[in-house]
Amino acid sequence: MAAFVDVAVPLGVRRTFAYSVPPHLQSQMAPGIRVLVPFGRKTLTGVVVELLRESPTGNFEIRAIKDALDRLPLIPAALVETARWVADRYFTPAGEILRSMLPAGAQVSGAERIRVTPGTERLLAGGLYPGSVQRQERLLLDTLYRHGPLTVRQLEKNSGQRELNHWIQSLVVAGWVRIEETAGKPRASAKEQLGIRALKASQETLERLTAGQRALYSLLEQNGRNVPLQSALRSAGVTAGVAHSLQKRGLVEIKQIPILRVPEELSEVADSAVRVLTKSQQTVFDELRAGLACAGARRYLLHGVTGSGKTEIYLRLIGEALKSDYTAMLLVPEIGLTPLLSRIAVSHFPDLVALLHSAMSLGERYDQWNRIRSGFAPVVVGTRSAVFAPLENLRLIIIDEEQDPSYKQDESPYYHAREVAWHRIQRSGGLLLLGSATPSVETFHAARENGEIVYLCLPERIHARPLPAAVVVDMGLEFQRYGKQVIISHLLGQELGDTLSRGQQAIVLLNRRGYSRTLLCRGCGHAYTCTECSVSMTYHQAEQRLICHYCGLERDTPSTCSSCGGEYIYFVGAGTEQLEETLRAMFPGARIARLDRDATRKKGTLRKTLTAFQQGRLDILVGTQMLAKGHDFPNVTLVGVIAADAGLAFPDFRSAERTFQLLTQVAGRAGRGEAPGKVVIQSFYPDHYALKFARRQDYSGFFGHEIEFRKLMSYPPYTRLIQIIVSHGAAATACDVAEQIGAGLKAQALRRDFTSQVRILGPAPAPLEKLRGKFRYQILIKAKPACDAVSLLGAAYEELGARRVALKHSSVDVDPLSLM
DNA sequence: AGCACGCCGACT
DNA sequence: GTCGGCGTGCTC
Repeated sequence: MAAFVDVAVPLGVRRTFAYSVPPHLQSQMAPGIRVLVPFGRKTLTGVVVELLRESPTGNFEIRAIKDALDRLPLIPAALVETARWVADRYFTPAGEILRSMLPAGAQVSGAERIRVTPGTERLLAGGLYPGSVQRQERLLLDTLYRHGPLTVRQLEKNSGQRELNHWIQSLVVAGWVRIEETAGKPRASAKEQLGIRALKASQETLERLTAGQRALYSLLEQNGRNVPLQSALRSAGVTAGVAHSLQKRGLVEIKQIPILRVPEELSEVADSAVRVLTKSQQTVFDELRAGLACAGARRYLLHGVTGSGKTEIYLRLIGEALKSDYTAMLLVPEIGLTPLLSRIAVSHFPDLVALLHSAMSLGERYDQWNRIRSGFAPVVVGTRSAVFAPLENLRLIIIDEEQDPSYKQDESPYYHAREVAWHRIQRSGGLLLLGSATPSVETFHAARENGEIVYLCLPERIHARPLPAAVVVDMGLEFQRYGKQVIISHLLGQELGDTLSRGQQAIVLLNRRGYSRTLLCRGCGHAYTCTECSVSMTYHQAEQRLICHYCGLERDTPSTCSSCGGEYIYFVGAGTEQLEETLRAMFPGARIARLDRDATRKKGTLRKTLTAFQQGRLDILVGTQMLAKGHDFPNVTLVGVIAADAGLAFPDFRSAERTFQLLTQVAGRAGRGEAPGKVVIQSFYPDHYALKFARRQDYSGFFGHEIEFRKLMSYPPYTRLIQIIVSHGAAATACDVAEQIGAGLKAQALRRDFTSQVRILGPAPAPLEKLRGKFRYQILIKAKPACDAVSLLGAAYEELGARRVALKHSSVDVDPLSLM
């Protein structure tokens, strides 16, 4: 029994709100129940996060919840707790986290509709108006009379008026109109349709059936289960009449069945054959199985190169969890397509897997979510936000490619799925398994140097296939030797030719979209930067225009320099479009396709291209990092990397790590089949350690070097970062607000005697000084890992808010992945 | 996030 | 004179 509750509303407010509970709803209140609450002049769906015994005190008048939408908590209590933890840890609104825990579209927004009272309606029908109404009010009454009950918004649209609340209010007070509550309709809901199922029948009844009836019946009998009537009729090639006559004879049953909108991937069958584990796989698996059976929570890192057989271990471990009636979760990176691993998992545990991908439709996600919540799907496979899936009895979370940046949400609500997963496992007990060929520096550090994570390793590729041999081509020398700016080095050209003549395939990676990075005037050196962002605009051949990759702004390509009028404007820095063009010119007979965000904009193109390449209908695949991920092309024996140092130019402490990971990943695409692979890496800085170690696929060498850099520069994992960006259309305002926040933080750190724990850097212009027309200033908090810098931030923000500092222009990213 | 309140420019 | 631009504050 709770007379008061704390409710999180789905807004960008880092605060919960207290409400009173009418007596008839009190017994029902529990964390995780959705409630309809009055909020300002609107009605919102909130989630109860806490039961309160007494009325909270404060400078506000408490209001009562309007209704409870659930009898039992829609969000399990443990997840509500997780939401609060995430909100706290990431300085982010709890309501937004709770919203991402619900299937999109399950949110009900209570709608208020305005209707004229019956008495008024009679007057209006007689062409009369109630006395003393003003012109504005007449207009509203007319509109309502003509259209029937309308929401405020509809009324605005239909009457062509704005700011109606005042007038509505006065009409209500005078009693001419009434406001009625409607619960509103959730945007997604369960779908039902007619299903048909075969019943038992004797042999002689069957013999007397017509051909059509027999076709339908045997189809249904083979299936055995309820199938959608329409699809059964279609595949049997009969009409509904046939089904009805079968029903009359008692041979089939037709009834309403809930239809699951099944994501296409769930019905695909991938190769899910159980393989015998190698010796090292077995050792690893045994240890993990033992860990799963232990009480308490454990974290493991499974470090294994591509093709070392991590998948087998994942599947068996999920099987183990299921055997003991536990539920399990497998997280995969967010890439354009459902990764192979999801499809394998789905095929391996038919009917037990729910899929939660970002690309699924609203309805599909709603149905998958309900399968999880109701306990029908004990295995969840999905991307980042699937970490919030309402599994109960959870004992196992596997995160594949744990270093992948898509596990961190980089807009509000900020969170890292890896951290959320660990929090969930710590609460429920069980095992968090992080898998990777190139673990993130943080994870590897926690495993090798801290002992917080148990380190497991799968050293060799299955069938002991050798790793591809890699060479780095110094493009500086190449330039000296051949004189002109070349995209494809002599060596890579030769290797490509050889590969093609052997009938094998090649991948050429260039992590830069478009035709050329920018245009430059030869006369005056004028570069074409975006007017809204502080970056250069990329030239795209297809559109023949300059496009900003950050804000999307386009402009015509100048024929003469807009600064000096010079006629010699040239392309700087080749992109994938130009690379493709060059390759086509070099190898006229070769079948070449390009894979990047521009080429795959049309739905289905990505899959089509990948399939064509897989089936050997293409010789060379050109593209961005998109093609580095998760695909198995057995006939690829050559991987070329153009401008391997492109990523190193970013002013970001993780750029070496990113480059190393990308190179290692894409190099792993070569030689996955019988024939050995080769990798050619082109760079102007062949001596950079990220390239040197990637060439040898030497992870620990890279880590040893990188961790020293992080230590020296006080970057993660030695320091926790909090990045505050203040952005505003006026540079002075942005700077001013940033100064105030910086000062507030420093004052707070002094007051709390935190000065030995945290360093507050800035404000300074952010690396991306201007973005989408807004100037950006950055404040960076560097804190010792054990220090609670978020609470410092909270206290500072509270004080700054009280002093009317415009905090809404700032955004806070706790543990940012990049400092751009 | 909406949505109201409040303070400065271009119009009947 | 007013209509209306968006800058700022509030929602239990």
